[in-house]
This record gives sequence, structure tokens and C-alpha cells, in this order.
Amino acid sequence: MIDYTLRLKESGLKATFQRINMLESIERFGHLSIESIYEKSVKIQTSLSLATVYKNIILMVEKGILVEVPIAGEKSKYELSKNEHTHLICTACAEVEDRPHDENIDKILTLMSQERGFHLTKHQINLYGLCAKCQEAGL
Amino acid sequence: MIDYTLRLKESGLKATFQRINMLESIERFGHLSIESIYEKSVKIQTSLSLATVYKNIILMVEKGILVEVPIAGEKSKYELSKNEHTHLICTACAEVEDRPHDENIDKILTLMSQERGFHLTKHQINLYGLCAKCQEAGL
DNA sequence: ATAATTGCAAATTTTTTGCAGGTTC
DNA sequence: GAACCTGCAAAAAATTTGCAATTAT
Repeated sequence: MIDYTLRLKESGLKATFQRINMLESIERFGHLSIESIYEKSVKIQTSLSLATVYKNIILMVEKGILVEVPIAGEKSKYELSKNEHTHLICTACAEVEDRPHDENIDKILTLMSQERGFHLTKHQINLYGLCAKCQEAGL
Repeated sequence: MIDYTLRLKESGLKATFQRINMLESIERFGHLSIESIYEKSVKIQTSLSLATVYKNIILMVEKGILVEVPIAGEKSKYELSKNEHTHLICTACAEVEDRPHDENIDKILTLMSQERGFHLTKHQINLYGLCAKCQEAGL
């Protein structure tokens, strides 16, 4: 289990139970919407309020502890910051799987940006389709 | 100017002035949020209602006439369906520029999907950073 | 001790819905 | 003329805010 107390303090945020609880929920499930972060976390701490979740998502995204994953046709999900990677998003079951980046991709994208004088700081690649499970289920 | 009347009818939608007006606004500006589509279009047809814009966005995305471009930290924007392309999103001025796809990218992404038994149907690549203008402006 | 954070309730914003009247095919 | 669409107003859902009480450092 990751040391979220340290991670939060490094960012100048207090290591409250609410925040650690939220981060552990996200760690466990990989990618969660705000509503789902609340649902998972309130089971651990029943007094948790949705407003606190909203406030902390905003703060932790600002601090770079969390990353927003915007998805077409759905609400954004949030994940822990980690190496750049590609998302495989199943349009049937809404599951999101991470795949490490082929290093060639980064090179190509950097070049593509430079052609336009664009200073690339971050990128997001979303692949939409059917995951293996949903294909087997005939969807 | 594109023939939106035909495009709508092909999709089984009636070619109302509201829809054509919305599509022309999107064509003119490239990428617009729902609120902006309303703001631009209501100048042309002052009786237009926001509810109509919402209803038609949903319909036209369903029919594949429009594509949702979800963006981290912002509301989704909508664009006309066109060839797959990459978005350069300026985090300072929020402008979105389209760049044609390097064909190598498509190959790599298809391979990456196949490794996981994932059936790729669509992908979305967003590059975040500073556009040339905003860099010059010292942002 | 003190500055940050929480949870609540209320306010605001965003999106959806129902329906009478109008429009497209 | 039938089915579809619009605009309105109202409802529902999502997000933000203010503040007194509590908690982390």
C-alpha cells in the first residue's frame, strides 16, 4: 500500500482520514467517478460527505496527486498519478484498463506538437471499444 | 458550406433550422461547448432555446453527426465528425487545434489493443500544453 | 495554538423532462 | 396529416459555497 500520508504532506495538504480513504478507494478500483469515489469511501467512513469529496478532488488534482480522465459519453473518472499510459475504455461495461506507452508514441506526439510550435506538457490517449469480456458475452 | 440538410435526413432527423444553425456554428468555430453552441447560434435565431440545443446535441452525437471531445478540467466540446485526428489543447486559452494523424500511430494503437483482446472502434488523442500564441504572450 | 479541513444545509449551476403549439416531410 | 420538433417552465441532478465545529500539525 502506498504511503499517502507522505504524498499529501509533500503537497502541502493535511493527511486527513477522508483524503487517505479516497485515495485508497481509487487505488483499489483504478478509475472512479466522483460519485463512485464517494460510494466506495463512505462505506469505510460513514460520516463522509459528498461535499468533502468534491473539495478534495479539486485540491488533489491541482496538486497533481490525482489525474482527471475525461471520457466521451460519461462523467470523468479519476486515477492516481502515474506514468503516462493509454486507456482502453470499454463502451459496454465502462471499465478502464491502463496500458503502458510504447515509447515511439511519445516521440511521434512530441514531433506533431513541435510542427505547430505547440509546447506539449501532457497527453491523454483514450481507446474506445469492446473489452475481451464483453466480446465473449456477445455485446 | 456543407450540406447539413442532406446529412440530417440521411440520419433520419428532420432538417430544422435549429439543427442546421447549430451545425454551422460548430463548423465556423471548430470546437464548441454546449453553452457556446447556444451562445453562437442564438445570435442567428434569437428564439432558440437551450433545451433544444441539449436535445439536439444528444441526438446528433447518437447519429454520429457530432463527436464529443471530452477535455480535462473543462466541459466537453463538440465537433463535426471527420477523419480521426489529434487535438492540441491549449491550457491557457482553451483553444483546440486539429492535427491529422500520423498513420504510424493508428498502427501502434491497434496493436496495443490487440495485445489485450480489445476490439478498438474509436480513439481520441488529446495533447495538452501551450499554443504558439500563448507562449509568445509569455503565459 | 492556529490554520486547515470537515459536514451540513443552502445556493447555484447544469441538464433533463413534460407538454402544448408549430413545423417538416 | 402524422410524426417529429420546438420552446417554455418546471423538475431533477450535479456542483459549489458559507460557516460553525473539529482536527492535524
